[in-house]
Amino acid sequence: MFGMEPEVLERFTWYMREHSALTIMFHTKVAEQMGLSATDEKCLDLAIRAEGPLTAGRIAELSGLSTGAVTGVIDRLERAGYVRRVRDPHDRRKVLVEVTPAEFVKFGHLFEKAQASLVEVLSHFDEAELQVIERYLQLQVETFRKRVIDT
Amino acid sequence: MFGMEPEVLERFTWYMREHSALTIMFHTKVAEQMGLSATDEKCLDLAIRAEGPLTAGRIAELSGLSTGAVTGVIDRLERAGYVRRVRDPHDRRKVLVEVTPAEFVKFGHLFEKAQASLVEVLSHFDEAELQVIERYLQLQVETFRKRVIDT
DNA sequence: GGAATTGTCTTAGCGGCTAAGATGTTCGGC
DNA sequence: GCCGAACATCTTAGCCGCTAAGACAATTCC
Repeated sequence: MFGMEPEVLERFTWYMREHSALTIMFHTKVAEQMGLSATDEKCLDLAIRAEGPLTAGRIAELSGLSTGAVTGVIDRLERAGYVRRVRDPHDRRKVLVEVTPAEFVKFGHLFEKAQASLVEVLSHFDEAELQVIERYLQLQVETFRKRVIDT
Repeated sequence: MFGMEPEVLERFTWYMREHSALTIMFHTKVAEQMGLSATDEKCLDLAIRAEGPLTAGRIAELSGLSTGAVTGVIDRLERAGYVRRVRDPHDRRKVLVEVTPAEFVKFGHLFEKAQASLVEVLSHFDEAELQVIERYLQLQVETFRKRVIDT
C-alpha cells in the first residue's frame, strides 16, 4: 500500500471491528424484539432479501443449517405469522417459503428508527461527499462478499 | 431530510442491510475456523476489545448471557488456550479473564486477509476522499452505537 | 413401469442456555 | 474482631435447538 500511514489503517480497522460488534448486537436485539431467535431472524432475513420465494432446502444451504433445523425454523416463523409454507405446484416435493409482508407493519418503528439514524448520518455530507461514500460502500460490500465466500 | 432523493436513501439502506448480513456470515465463519461457537467468539471479542481484563460477570452483562453460561464460555475458551482465568488479587471473588495473545498467531492469516481487503478497498481513494470516508465511519459508528443501546 | 434421485420431515442424541441455588469472599454495623 | 447481608462465580436440573441418519413422498431417468 502506497501513501497510507499505518495509523490510518489502524483507525479504519478499528471502525470495522467496532461496526461488526455493533451489527451483531443489533441483530440480536432486533430478533429479540420480534420474538425470534437470532437463527430464525437470520433465515427470515434471507427469505426477505431473496428475489423470489426460497425453498426450505435453499435456506438450509444459505444459512449453513441442516435441513432438519430449517424445518424447525420455518415451523416457528410460520407459527409467528412471518412466513407461509406453499407447496411448489411445479415440483410438489418442494416447499416454498413465502414472506407475509403484512406481519412487518408491527415492527415498522424498528426499521424507521434505523433509517432515521442513517439519514441523520448522511445529512452531514454534501452531494459530492455522498458520492464518495456510496462508491466506498459499493466497493466495500463487493470486496467483503468475496472475502466471506472464501473464508 | 432535505435535498436527498428517495432512491439514494434506498440504495444506502440496501448497502447497510447487505453489509449486516455479510458481517454475520463472516462472524460465523471466523468462529468456525477458530473452533469456537459464535457465542464463544463473541465473548472472546469482547475480552479482546476491552481496555483491561474483564471479569466473568462483566462479560455476562455485556454479552447478555447468564453467569452460568459465561462459566461455560470461559471454560471452553480456556481449554482452547485463548484466555486464562486469574483471580483478582484485590477481590478474590472476582475472576479476571486474561486474553493470551500468543494463541492468535495461528489465525493471523484470517485477520491479514481481512486487512488486505480493507487496504484494497481504500486504495481506490485519494487522501481527501479517505478523509470523507473516515468522517462517515466515525459518525456511523457513533450513531449506530446509540441506536443499538436504545433498541 | 421400476429404480434411483431429490426435497422435506421425523427422530434420537448431544450440547449450550436459563434459572435457581450452592459456595466462597467481602463489606458494614456493632 | 464478629456476624449477617451483599456480592461474584460456579454447579445443577431442565429445556430447547442443532446435527445426523433415516423415513416418506414426489420426480426423473432409463
